[in-house]
Amino acid sequence: MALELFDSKTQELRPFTPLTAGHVEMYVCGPTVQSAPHLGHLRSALVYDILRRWLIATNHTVTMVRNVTDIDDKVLVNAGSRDWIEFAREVELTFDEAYLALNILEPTHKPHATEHIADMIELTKKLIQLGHAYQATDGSANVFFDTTSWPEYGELTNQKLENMEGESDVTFGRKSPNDFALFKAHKSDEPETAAWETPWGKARPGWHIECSAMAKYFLGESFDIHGGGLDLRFPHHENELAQSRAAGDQFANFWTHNALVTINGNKMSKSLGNGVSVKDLEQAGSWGAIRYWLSSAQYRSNLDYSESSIRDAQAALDRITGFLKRTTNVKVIEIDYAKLPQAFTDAMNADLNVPGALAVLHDVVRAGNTAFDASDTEKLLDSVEQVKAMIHVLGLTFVYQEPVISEELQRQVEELLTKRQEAKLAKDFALADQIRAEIEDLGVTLKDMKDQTMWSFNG
RNA sequence: GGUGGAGUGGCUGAGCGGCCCAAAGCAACAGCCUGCAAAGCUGUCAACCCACGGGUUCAAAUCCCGUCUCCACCUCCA
Repeated sequence: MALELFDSKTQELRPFTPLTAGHVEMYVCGPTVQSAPHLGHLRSALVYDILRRWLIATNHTVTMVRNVTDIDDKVLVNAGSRDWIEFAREVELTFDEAYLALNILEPTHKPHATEHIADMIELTKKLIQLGHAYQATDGSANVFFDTTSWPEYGELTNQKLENMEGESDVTFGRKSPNDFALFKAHKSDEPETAAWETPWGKARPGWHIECSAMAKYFLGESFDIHGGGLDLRFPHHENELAQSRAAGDQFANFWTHNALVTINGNKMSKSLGNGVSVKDLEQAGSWGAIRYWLSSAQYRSNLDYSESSIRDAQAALDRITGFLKRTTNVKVIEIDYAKLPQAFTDAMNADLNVPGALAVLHDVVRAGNTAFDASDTEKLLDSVEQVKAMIHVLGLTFVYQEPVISEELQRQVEELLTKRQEAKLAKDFALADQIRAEIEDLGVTLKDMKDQTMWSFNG
């Protein structure tokens, strides 16, 4: 079975075939850098990271674009009296740090909206020329997309114009309540630096035109997959689609939307102010646990955050980590995706059923532990190879990175272990336990085996 | 008003016509192992048949109809 993806435009599972065999181009809506990331942003980035890794594991090269919206109403507002550009970069950095910590691969391209103003102007000019956009009727530099000129408007979200609520008033020189801004005229209370010279006057781009312009710049008139959070489906993605198609481009072949992170059943969002931030999380568990938890529901299912969620994920992850730690002497020369269990592959191909894939991972870990206890080196090697291939696909690789152990610590622990062994042989268990406590205080976990004691550094 | 989605064990969460007397993880209990632990393994625990009521089918958690509850979106949001 080959990969099937749920296309949210056609609302069905479709076999995924790249437009160019062996190569996949994807565009993912990145954040508006208005405030620090919360779990919802991380989930979105993670979903597409796993999709990308899976495509790579199944012999595709992938070009991935994830934009940064660095000019926007909220960026200007939240910057307050500060330089908004500096503010936006600072927020962007907090996203980058979180992505890095979560082991999310760098996108191929990470364009900023402010770097592509000229492309947006070009696209807007074209839309005006084709009769799908117009300069504001009030003579300002506002430019709007003319939704009434595009009969397919609403095709992505299966809506009809007459059922949409739209702007309650026709304002800023709009012709119709559903028309949306391609460019917004400079406002006197906004910094001069937040406006660019355009054929229509000083203005800054609207949100939707950015993605259309940048997708075209990097991926051309058509590409394979467009991704983003479910809450961006409308209006953002609907508008992107309308702009690009009205300008004559095919645009995305597949539309994917990840479901949201909820808390107590309600959407986690910046506007509701109920976001669980990266800072909150650092207390709750390791980054590995957070990544694991964010992977633990299929991407189209809501994922509800609770107090115990990260703790449970940590425990589940520790099983995998524990297996890899106790088998560090089993050398796997290189990751071989051919070793992936069929059940794992099937799960991933079924619209990225990561929870199903994790179930397979745990099955193999158990089999590996059994082989370990039975000293069945052949089966153990199989298991280790499979586990390592799977965690590469899932991006959980950092769980087994060997911590750096200083020679000093090494010597210290071994010395104490010898003493403890002597105490045990002398049946002085009180002393043995005391030494164990001393060793554990060094951040080391002991595992007594049949004829030796293994230890690992927690750091 | 419109458009989508969801309701599965104590918790998280897969399954979406037969392999389901429902995966996996967490939590809980017991056994093995251990000087005792930890880790690991094994078993148990578990879903009054998968919100409720009808129906289709040889066969339904899975399809259809109705009801209830919840969530998201309808121009700020990943």
